[in-house]
Amino acid sequence: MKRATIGDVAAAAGVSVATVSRVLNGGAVRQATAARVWEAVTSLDYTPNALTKSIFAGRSSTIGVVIDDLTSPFYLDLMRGIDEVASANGSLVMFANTFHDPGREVAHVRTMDEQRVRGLVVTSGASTDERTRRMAEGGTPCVIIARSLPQPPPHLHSVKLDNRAAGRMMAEHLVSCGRRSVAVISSGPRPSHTERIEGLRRGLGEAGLALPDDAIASADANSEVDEAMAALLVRRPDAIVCLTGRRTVAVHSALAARGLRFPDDLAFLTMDDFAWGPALGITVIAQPAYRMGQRAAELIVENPNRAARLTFKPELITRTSCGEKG
Amino acid sequence: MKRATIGDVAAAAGVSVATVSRVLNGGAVRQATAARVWEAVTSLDYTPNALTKSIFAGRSSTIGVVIDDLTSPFYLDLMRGIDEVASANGSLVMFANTFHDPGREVAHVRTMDEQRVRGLVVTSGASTDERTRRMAEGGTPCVIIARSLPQPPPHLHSVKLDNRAAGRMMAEHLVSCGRRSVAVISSGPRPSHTERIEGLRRGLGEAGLALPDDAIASADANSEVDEAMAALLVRRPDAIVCLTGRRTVAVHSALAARGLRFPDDLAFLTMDDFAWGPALGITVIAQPAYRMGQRAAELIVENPNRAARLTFKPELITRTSCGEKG
DNA sequence: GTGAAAGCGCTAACAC
DNA sequence: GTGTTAGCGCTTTCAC
Repeated sequence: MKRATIGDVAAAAGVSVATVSRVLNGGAVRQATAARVWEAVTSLDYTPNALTKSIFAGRSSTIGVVIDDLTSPFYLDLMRGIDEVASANGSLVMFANTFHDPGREVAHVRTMDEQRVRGLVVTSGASTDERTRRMAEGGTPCVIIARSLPQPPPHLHSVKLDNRAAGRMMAEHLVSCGRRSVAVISSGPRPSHTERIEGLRRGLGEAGLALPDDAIASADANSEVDEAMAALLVRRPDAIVCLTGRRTVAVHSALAARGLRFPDDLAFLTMDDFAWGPALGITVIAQPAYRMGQRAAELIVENPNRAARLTFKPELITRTSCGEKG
Repeated sequence: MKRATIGDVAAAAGVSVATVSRVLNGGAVRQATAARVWEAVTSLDYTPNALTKSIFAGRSSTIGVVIDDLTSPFYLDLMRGIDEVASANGSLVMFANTFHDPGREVAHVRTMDEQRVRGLVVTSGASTDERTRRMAEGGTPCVIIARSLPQPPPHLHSVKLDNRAAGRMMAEHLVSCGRRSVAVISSGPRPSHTERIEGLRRGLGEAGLALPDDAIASADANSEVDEAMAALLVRRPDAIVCLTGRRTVAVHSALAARGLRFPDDLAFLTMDDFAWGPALGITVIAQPAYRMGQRAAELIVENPNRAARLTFKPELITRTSCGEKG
């Protein structure tokens, strides 16, 4: 009933634990001896304890991921990218959701540190920066995702979207579709959203269009979207921009509930591509989330000395929701 | 640069390691001593090594999840349910995707075993059963998800949907919507699909309707859906049933590409609810995936002696894609 | 080639 | 209360 240890195997094979360790990890052992050891391994159903192994290495082989919320399409794809690289490197991924709760976030990052993860990917707020920075200095590669740090600490890698470019891209596309009055909905005051708005405003400005502050609403939760939408619609905009894929469904629903149709009543442009995008004809600005996840995991695996600052370009995926011309 | 150990803390505080361990884990220590220890902990930035701790416990506090593919809506919700319970219990979750590759699956389950996970949730094929069974016998609670085992091994918990009920529910709903010729698309020969088909066939049978074998097609990948659909459509069905949420988008697209509209040209009924369901008016048979994930994690946390066999009831979420009346 | 023995960072008796 | 000491399961010198 009890698990066999390396000592049990050694006893069964009539050798020392050192020898067993050698055949398991590829040291120089005579053919015949190795055979006896493998026999014992099999008959005892021995499974090495990775935890104990990690004591010597100083750290585990697991990659830690602390994410806002798996439900968001961006994070989901990011996760898949991380998983792919981890899997190819024999690493497992350990993850935890923060649900935007700073307390949870700090706790999870701490736990990851205690687990001596091989590296850490954090996508959440700024509350973890202190510890993350120390972890990085201590030799655990850490990569910050999707966040713009004013002055990024050395050692901390970062992977992000060029948010200003995304905003500008939105402006240019809407202008090219003949829209002149844009309303924006975001999900709380995140730095990435601020940058997207900056880009949007600049792009609009170049076309002689303004983006006044009251054309921007915010909804921290899906339940707040309807109210925010109502506030925006009194301005009679001809285009709605949703700054995050996390709110696409809710914004779409709020509009649909009012009987508004795309692109006739309103142009609709949102962030992050999603599976139903083509079917619904919704034009999006896509982030290469999967690629970003892969690169993040690669940074952990490769652990370069110099802090990497990776910025990815957004991509416009044109469909029909903005009244695109043929 | 090097990490502080419990010994470093002890030295800095002028106490023994045992005392440090006590203040960290809540033993009886004098107030003043504890204060000195905490001071040392802080100044040395000491973070206990969870790996080493787990050696004593015999296992880690992490819950392992080996899943087919995070992309599927069912598995995603399942995962969120698991995460919720794990998080509430101070556990982290470690996961790996198999992408339906038996080789990957075996390797991942093995790795989880080596990691001495507190418990394991497996959603994949049968290739892991041997090892999983041994793990369970060895005291690691294992729960099999969404799979019907002919004769489930003792010790292995299982959490599944009542697939026959789901099939019957589909039949009854379509019949009540006046449909008489049903075509079915599945994703490969999974036991759960077989059961759903059985239920569907029985339900249809009670209404005097048949479900011949050539009204059932299979698509192992999204890329095969279009061809499978073409084969089904020659029978001129008045209803299409999709047996898995993983194929909903592809099936919907294949139909839409042919200019077929719901519910006028065809009824459309699929498995697993999804965010865009309401917007698209697609009627679904939902699995309580989140709840199932919670229960699976609870089984691991509680680790009951008797193997649990949990079966969940599907739920019909009526919208408009089947031509529902009023 | 192989074994004995010293640790890895920590907990848990057991003394004082 | 606090320290000493013996492990937990494993890797890794260092002899032989």
